[in-house]
Amino acid sequence: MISLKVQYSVAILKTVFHSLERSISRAVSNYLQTNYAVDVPVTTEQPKQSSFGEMALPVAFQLAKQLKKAPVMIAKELAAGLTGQIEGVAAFEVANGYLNVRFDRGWFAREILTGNGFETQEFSIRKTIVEHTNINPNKAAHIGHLRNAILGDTFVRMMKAMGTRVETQNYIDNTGVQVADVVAAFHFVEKKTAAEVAELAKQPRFDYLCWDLYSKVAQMEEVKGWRTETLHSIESGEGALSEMGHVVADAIVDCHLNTMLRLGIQYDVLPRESEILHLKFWANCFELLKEKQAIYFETEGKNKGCWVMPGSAFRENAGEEDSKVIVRSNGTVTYVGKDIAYQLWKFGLLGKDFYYRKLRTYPNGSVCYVSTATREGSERVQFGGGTSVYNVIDSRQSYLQDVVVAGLKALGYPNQADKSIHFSYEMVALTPRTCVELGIELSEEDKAKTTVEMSGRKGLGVKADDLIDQLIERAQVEVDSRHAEKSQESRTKVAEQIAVCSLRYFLLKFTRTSVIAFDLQEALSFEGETGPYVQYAAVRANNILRKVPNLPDFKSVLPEEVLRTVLETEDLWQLLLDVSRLESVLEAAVNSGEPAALARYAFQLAQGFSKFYHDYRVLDEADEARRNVLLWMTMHFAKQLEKTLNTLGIAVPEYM
RNA sequence: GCACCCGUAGCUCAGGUGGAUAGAGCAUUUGCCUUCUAAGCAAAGGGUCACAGGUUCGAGUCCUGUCGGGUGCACCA
Repeated sequence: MISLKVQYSVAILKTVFHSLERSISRAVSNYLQTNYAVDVPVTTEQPKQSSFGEMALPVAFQLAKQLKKAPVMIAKELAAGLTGQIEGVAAFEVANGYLNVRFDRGWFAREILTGNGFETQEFSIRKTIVEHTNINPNKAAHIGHLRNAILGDTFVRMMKAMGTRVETQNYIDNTGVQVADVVAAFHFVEKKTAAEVAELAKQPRFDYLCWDLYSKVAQMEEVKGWRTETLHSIESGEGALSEMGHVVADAIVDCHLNTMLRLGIQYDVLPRESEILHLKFWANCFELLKEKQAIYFETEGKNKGCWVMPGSAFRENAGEEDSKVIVRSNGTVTYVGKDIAYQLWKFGLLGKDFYYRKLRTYPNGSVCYVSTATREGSERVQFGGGTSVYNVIDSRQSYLQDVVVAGLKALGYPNQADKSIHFSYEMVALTPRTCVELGIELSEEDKAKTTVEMSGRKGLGVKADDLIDQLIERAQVEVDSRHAEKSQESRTKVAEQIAVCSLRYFLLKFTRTSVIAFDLQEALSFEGETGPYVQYAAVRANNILRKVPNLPDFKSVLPEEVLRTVLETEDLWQLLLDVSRLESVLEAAVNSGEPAALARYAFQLAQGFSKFYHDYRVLDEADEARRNVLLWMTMHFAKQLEKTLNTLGIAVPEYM
């Protein structure tokens, strides 16, 4: 086993707060064992009010019945017995049956300052795979796709910050009906040749052109017949239509990668459906499914002539009618079948692999690979074979995801089935007001609704690049008016950073189960609970630090006593405490799979600092020791917030 | 019909494994720029946590039911 120890320059995890939390619950647990002979898990929580102390333990409530004593009594005994026993704890207090803990503020701050509480995180060789974005390569990306990509990308960043090895995949369905429809539009409606389409595909906004074309053709009567003919050609991999399919899909994928890169989103590998077909991934999977009797050949009823998975495999109380067709009566495989094969590959269970070639090198030097069908020109790189897999897919597809998981289980891979996680989220819909602003005509039915669902078919949606452009434009106005002295290039860079931040924060602040009612005016706001508000706090902190040419050596000028004295001031202490909670918050956010928790934490930090900034004039502080504490806190805050923002995929601008 | 998600302030949303007086932003009203940047800070009003039962020392949180809203339930992906 190879075990890599990686020391980050930015220290990670297991910080002072974290270890103090653990040592307290361990001490309480030990005390209970030796003095009461009881073994209960000791949980800690954050008190509702800061005046109760830094940490609260409701353990006395849990024990009241078992020990036949009033909670208050138990808590008092615990407090008496534990006082002076734990380093870093100044006092225990009892209130309403709670055992409240007061930290030794001087010790705590000093510990952070000297970095004593830090441990390095060990990298494991286990790999986690996250699949996200997965946009059909037939039109421009819209904000619904952005929610997927930003959610996935942020979750990847969060896991990486925790020391997890992550591989990011973006599945490309380049042989599906959606691509076929656009190809049909070019061929049958626009009467273009493959060469002509290739020429068109060179324009930067080819995805916009296809957006319009797709919504046009999708609503035409004749599309069904065209689609069948086109799909046939694409699947066989031969003929002009197939060639055109590749031209369209490749060009659109390129557009999507560009759009995502604007938001700092990158991929390690793009597995494509065309390779899944050509390399006959399905054939292997089909044999496995038959062998394990996960599917059976239906001889009667509506599914006669198909290979189906019984409904009982993925649904309770399922009847005959709940069976899911995996192979159609004409012998072709359905999406779910292909997805089971793909899922097997992700876990390294298929016994087949793609070939890969370099698709592009990102500005930061990392490379994005794409699957290819032949060995020639391919590179020796390894993808797939993960121990856990996250599929970032919206909640509307949960039924299909259940079928895929059932397939894994039926094939005898219950562990992998458990580790195949549908990272689901609710859709992004538009408010009727926003539709009106965008000049979208609404039906009477839609006007009455609170939200309107987007639809690529109808061309109804907010394009990602349009929104990013609007955000940049808006940020540019602000930046220009505030910093006329800076160069145009520099101002544009800042405006872009603000725009990206604004968008990412906007899509991250909602929890995954919440339907986002996208309101353009709200999304374009830079005030209140927005990304730019958070960035602004970081920039202000940096502004203070920048004005001190030589920062003192805090370790030597800030002994424990000085820190303790200054941190007697409640709001200063609270800010320090909040700032030191990052790792706990990050861990909880990863475990619950909720990036919103980290985003909101960033906002809370910014709020805390904004108040600090207003209440304390760091640079004007006359008392030198106090000034040093304030300076150190500013620096510590700036570092922690920047770390948080980077994990969210957000940069801190030089100025705002 | 069945399954999943949602219902908390006028609006948009937070409220880890049940815990102390239910929070934030927006909007409204009102203060604060000779100041480390006002993309900011402070204050006020605004709540039967959809409803009804249950579980227990304790329920916005867990269970059941009802009522609203959304989304799925193809030989489409």
